[in-house]
Amino acid sequence: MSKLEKRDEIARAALGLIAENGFHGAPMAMIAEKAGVGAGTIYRYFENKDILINELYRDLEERIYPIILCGYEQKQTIRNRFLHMNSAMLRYFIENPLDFRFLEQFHNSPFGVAHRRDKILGKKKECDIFLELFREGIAQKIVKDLPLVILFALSFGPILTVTRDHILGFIKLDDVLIDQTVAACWDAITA
Amino acid sequence: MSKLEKRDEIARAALGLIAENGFHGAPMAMIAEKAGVGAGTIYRYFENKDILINELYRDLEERIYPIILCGYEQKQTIRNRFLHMNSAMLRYFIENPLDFRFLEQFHNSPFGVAHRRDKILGKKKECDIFLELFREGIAQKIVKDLPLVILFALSFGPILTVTRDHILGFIKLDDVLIDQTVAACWDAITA
Amino acid sequence: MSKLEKRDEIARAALGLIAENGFHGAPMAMIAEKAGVGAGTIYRYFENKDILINELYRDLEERIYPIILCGYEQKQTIRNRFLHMNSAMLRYFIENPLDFRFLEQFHNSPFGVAHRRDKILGKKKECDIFLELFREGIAQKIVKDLPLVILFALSFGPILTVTRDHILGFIKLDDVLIDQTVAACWDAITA
Amino acid sequence: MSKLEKRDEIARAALGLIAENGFHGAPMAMIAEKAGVGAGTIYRYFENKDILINELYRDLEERIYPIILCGYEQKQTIRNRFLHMNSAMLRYFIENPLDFRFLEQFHNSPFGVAHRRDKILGKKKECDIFLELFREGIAQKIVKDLPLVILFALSFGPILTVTRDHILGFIKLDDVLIDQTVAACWDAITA
DNA sequence: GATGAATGAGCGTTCATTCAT
DNA sequence: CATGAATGAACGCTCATTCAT
Repeated sequence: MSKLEKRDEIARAALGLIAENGFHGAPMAMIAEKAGVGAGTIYRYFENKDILINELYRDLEERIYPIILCGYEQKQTIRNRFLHMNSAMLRYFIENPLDFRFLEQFHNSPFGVAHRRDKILGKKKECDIFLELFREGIAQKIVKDLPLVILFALSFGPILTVTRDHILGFIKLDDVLIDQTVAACWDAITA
Repeated sequence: MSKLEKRDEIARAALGLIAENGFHGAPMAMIAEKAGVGAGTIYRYFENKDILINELYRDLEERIYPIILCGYEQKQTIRNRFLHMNSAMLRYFIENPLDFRFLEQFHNSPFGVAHRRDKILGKKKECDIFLELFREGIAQKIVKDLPLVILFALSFGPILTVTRDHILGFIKLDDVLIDQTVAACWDAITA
Repeated sequence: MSKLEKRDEIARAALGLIAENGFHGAPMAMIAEKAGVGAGTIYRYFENKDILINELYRDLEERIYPIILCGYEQKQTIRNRFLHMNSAMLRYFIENPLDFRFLEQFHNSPFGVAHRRDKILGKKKECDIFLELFREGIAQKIVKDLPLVILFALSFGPILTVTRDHILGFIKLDDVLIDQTVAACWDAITA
Repeated sequence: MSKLEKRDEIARAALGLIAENGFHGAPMAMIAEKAGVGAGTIYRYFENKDILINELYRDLEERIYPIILCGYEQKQTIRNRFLHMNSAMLRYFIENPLDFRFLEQFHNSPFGVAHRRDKILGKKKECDIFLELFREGIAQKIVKDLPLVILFALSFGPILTVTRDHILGFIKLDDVLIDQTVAACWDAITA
């Protein structure tokens, strides 16, 4: 097993356990066991548990980003671009429930809060496309003139909730429902 | 101090500490100290920490319901009833950030998952009013004909996200923004 | 067993193990076992291992001081006072080898260095009597006019070395030898 | 790099780290890094850490002896020979604080105790010159008729203490102070 | 022979829970 | 009943040592 493969094995084990059991339901020893390595080995790849978690998040962002943007075309209408991105995100979450659950754990923790703060205040690049889309929409009087934070909430809040319900088995989302849900988000931010 | 008062003192202390520091930032000893009781005393009122947390959640639900429904009038239009309830909820969360933070901690934890799993089996009463409202709206072709779970997500998802942003200081919600946000949720489920 | 007795039990166990095996030869679990308490119990009496060690040292100082000063009479000649204190110290060390070995461990560690620095720079009270004695001796031209640090070294250095040799069994110190050794130290600091 | 050079590189790295940080402040991996070799390589030259430390000590003794004896002349008076050796030792320690610090670490540890225990059984040669000097002095009624162990303590105890104070910066030893200190040691063993 | 990734026992410390007072 | 001292399993993490390359 190569160095990179082992790092990934550990990361995968950690993400899975954290997604299923939360941060304190995933002791380092358990992660090690699931990854098939010794407890001390983790520390060759991740300085400590906090750093492991943060790197897990970064990896995840990097994995998700291209997937969501795949097929995104600047020349499309704002509406189509919005629908594309939002449904891509919803689909990704549904297909990768562990990733989704990890993100939820992450956001609901000191890690996530710190990260979010950086994101909003420091305007991290990954939001740019959404921000840009919203701004463009506002300028064209297509999107409601509300603070970006609220437009975000209207767009993603339902996605998160609906994904959670899907994962928990409260509903079975199919292509039609996904499209309808995303379209409803569009209705929320437009008039 | 009566038996009930002491129970409430403990519950209040626990909820506050958990809301602020998370479940593992709230050791039983700390809860006891904040509540002004001995560490062992907690166990006379709550069998163990898990049960304490679950009872905290139940208490909270029971506390919130009447507040949200206060002023709710069946004779109002569906739209007005929706706006009333949804903004009442948003206002409650904003005014009681500890309650909100606790709810988030709870939902994002094995407790929350177990709780939700129970909920799906025996549909709990607390949703009835919302369900009824949605059903009525669908029947009148005012609300989109979508699964109730999705209508829920479109209505509450943004409320949760926006409240978090408000509590974390990313946005300052005033009456106008609250109304606009809730109205946008209405747009999402109607169109 | 009273609270104080238990604290002392732990302190005694810790001092013994540290004296015999050094700081890292005395894990908290071993101290707990020797003291007949649970591992966690130690932390009710001592915030952490560092603090435990520092309190052990303080206790020891407080224990030794009155013993050495017992019978000390200001009206005696400088020589007699010196012989009194120095031989009292030597006798104490010989009779309490664990205390002596602990002190050696302590002084030869970051703890001890920090403590010593405070002592010399901040002129902690416990040295006052020796300092005073030396100053008085210098003023009366009885003691050599050397820096106090060196007078200290000439007085105590041999005591430490000789105690070590005694404890290790290289020599059996009796009253005569003790007196001769201490007298030799006096010769070193006078002419 | 030859086999011997590499061994020395490791030994030098180990001695420096142990002198500065103590035994547990000098992990094998850190020693390896400082020595510019792989962690496993150390074990080709030293069976384990204990043996490494003991060999470090032996090396040091062998290095110090000829230096201290350099310039030692049998035909000199006992006093001059004593002053020569004792001040040579003090000067060596001051000029090689790492060596001194290592020796202190060593003596104050299970290693040192074990080493001393061996020493008592088969009187090691390195003391012979001092022993001889003392015996000669006693025979000539110049040196006090005390056990050799005590004469040792009176001679070296102050040297060790004074060196520690110098290294820690509590005093700045110059040539004059060195001579005075060593002369005071002579006074201690003569009178 | 040299390497350094892997190991896992062992460390200091925390905290839910118990039970003698 | 209420208490809080005592417990010990479990945690995150370190590091001497091994061994496949």
